[in-house]
Amino acid sequence: MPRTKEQYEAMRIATRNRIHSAAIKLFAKKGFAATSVHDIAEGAGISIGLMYRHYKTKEDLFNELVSYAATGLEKVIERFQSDESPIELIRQFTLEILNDFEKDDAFAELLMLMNQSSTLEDPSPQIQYLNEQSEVMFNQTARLIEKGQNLGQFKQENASEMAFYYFASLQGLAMTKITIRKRYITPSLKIVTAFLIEDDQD
Amino acid sequence: MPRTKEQYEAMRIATRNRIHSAAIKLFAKKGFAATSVHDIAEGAGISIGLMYRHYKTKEDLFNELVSYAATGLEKVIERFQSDESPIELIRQFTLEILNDFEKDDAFAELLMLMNQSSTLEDPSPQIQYLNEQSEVMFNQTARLIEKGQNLGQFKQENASEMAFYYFASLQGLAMTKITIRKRYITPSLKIVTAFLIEDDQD
DNA sequence: ATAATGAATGAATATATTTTCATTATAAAA
DNA sequence: TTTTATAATGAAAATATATTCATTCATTAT
Repeated sequence: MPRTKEQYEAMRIATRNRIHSAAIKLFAKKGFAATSVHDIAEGAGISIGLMYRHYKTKEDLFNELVSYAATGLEKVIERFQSDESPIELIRQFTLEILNDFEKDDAFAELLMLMNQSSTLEDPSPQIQYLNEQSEVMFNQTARLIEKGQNLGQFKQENASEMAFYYFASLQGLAMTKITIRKRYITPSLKIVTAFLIEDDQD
Repeated sequence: MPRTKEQYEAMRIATRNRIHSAAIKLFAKKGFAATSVHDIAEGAGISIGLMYRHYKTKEDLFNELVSYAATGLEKVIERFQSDESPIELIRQFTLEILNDFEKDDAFAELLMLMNQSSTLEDPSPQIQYLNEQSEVMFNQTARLIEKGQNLGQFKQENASEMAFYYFASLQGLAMTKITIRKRYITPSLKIVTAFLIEDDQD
């Protein structure tokens, strides 16, 4: 008898994860077109053939990563629906992102992937879904800001502009982190939320 | 006799400009690898062959655009060396950028090109120069912020963090503008400079 | 040892993209 | 109307990249 089902399953999962990590890193940094399957296989430390045993095409692999990113967005959306204090939600969330940026590239890569997605022509259903979720998250955030404004926690600027600027600036940090790497500096929470929160706010 | 030198020159300049505009738009949006010379020729409304009459390779074309972007950076660096009031320099500059974003895609495309450049392996001399200029501009800006802080115009946070966040957030706005296009919202000057400038500052 | 099972390989093939270049088109002057 | 200089074309050749698949490898139980 050969290996057990579980052993094979574990092997498959292990290589899938290696492909996953290598691919997200490369796609985030270089984009879909500039990343060759050769690069991915090399990054994952496997052969090209094995990659094709796991994913029918390079695009399929990309789409799986997009779905994974969408799951991340769903979590954020859920979080922002909580009844907690808006200012605390935003502070906590922003802090986590800044820490993620400090720690490693994973989260920044995810954000970049989201953008890469928007640039492809005839988007797959996965990409379309991701884009819809981005929209939902944006609206959610604008509403959360309004709620905070009503509680006197946030500045009285246009909530949509603020929500838009919030995500754009985080995207910018992610992009900068991925592209210039070593010269990246994590800005303080205070700087990143200054447009939203008064200086004297506890 | 055929056309005059001047006439031929004008023709060449005209098509060069068409190639230039089409290419910057496509490179900014899709990246170098995802943009085919076919796309560029189509965008410029010319044949592929003609494109190759003007640029030896696709990479040469890209490098020319990079040099063009570097010239833009040089102008900014020069401006930030002025003796004018730091707060006014930053306000004026930021306002211009926000207006550029409103007006058309040209400036956002330039910023995106700068990022695309950082992602290519073995960068051309043009790209290396652009990256050096980015570094110079960043340092310049950090010093300008320090100067403003000494004048009591800016908040007392870490100047490098602020300069870094400033460019990252503008990059983020540019990227968002290019990728999601129609859903783009221009944030107010107040929002974009809130991390830098006290609310009550005249 | 060896048979069985599925992972893993990488050279061969298919496909896409870039680059070349022989040819054609255009406008002005003779 | 013919000549001339150069712009402009696009199909063919060169190159790069994605995908397939016949073959090998590794592990385990008998």
